[in-house]
Amino acid sequence: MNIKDVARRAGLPAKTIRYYEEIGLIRPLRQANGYRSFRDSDLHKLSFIGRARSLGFSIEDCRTLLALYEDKGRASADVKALAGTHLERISAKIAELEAMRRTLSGLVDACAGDERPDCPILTGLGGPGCA
Amino acid sequence: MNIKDVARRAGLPAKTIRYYEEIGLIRPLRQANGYRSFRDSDLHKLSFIGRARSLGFSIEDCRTLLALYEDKGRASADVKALAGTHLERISAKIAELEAMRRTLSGLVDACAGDERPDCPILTGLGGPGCA
DNA sequence: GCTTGACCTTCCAGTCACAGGAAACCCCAT
DNA sequence: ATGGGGTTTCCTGTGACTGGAAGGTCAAGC
Repeated sequence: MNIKDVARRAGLPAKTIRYYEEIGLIRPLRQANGYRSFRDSDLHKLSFIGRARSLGFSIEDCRTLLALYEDKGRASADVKALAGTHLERISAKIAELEAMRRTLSGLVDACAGDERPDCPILTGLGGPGCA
Repeated sequence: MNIKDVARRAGLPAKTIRYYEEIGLIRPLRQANGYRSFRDSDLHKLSFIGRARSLGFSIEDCRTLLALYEDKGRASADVKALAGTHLERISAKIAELEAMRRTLSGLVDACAGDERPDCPILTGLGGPGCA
């Protein structure tokens, strides 16, 4: 399988797959002409990485998850701990964004949005005690 | 005012303030010895930028907001439009993170988290239709 | 056999908003 | 004179790619 095929099947850009090889997440074989040759196992790993990435796991998390995935003697507690930590990061980020949204939403609602210069948004940013 | 003073008062690292000068957000004066000399107006701008950044506005948004802030003939509609667009970006990001959290939370809940290798999290990432 | 076009390769630069650190200069107090 | 803090510039690194240039490879069509 050449890179474009595996890219299509894994749902990842070819550039990204080359990058994943560069950082050692996958190790595809090479054909005589220098082209990368992807096995089913490579495709499988790439799909795994793609799903983990879409859940927001970092590349280093993906590396660990892949290692656990391939370690048949792993303890599910290790996986759960990693995922749990990530879940907390996600929740913290959501809380942060929601705080932003509340503040900003209040400012936007207070702004007339017409041709006049008076603007509570700018006043809020300029004055103290905004965020 | 030297950089450390303005940094403390604006609540920003000195490094960040130098960076803001480098990209042209602020233009502090210089003393004879080459030290930056910050006026009250510089401090004011830096505080403004700090608040805007804490609401998630990009540096380029901040540049635009600063320009609007200083343009006494602005239309508040312009400010509101910019803030509204950003508000939508925030909401979209929150929705994305909440989708992640739902999926991941389901997987984590299904995982026993003991010393055995069976793990729905890895199965979910390995199989299809996860995220 | 030759061209065309789609594929593939490597390498380099850019993204965003800084942070870390090195080397050197400046100023004040002891 | 020395020490310690402040300041300056410059360079590199971050995460996870993305875009593009320059060039090699392959199969089809004429």
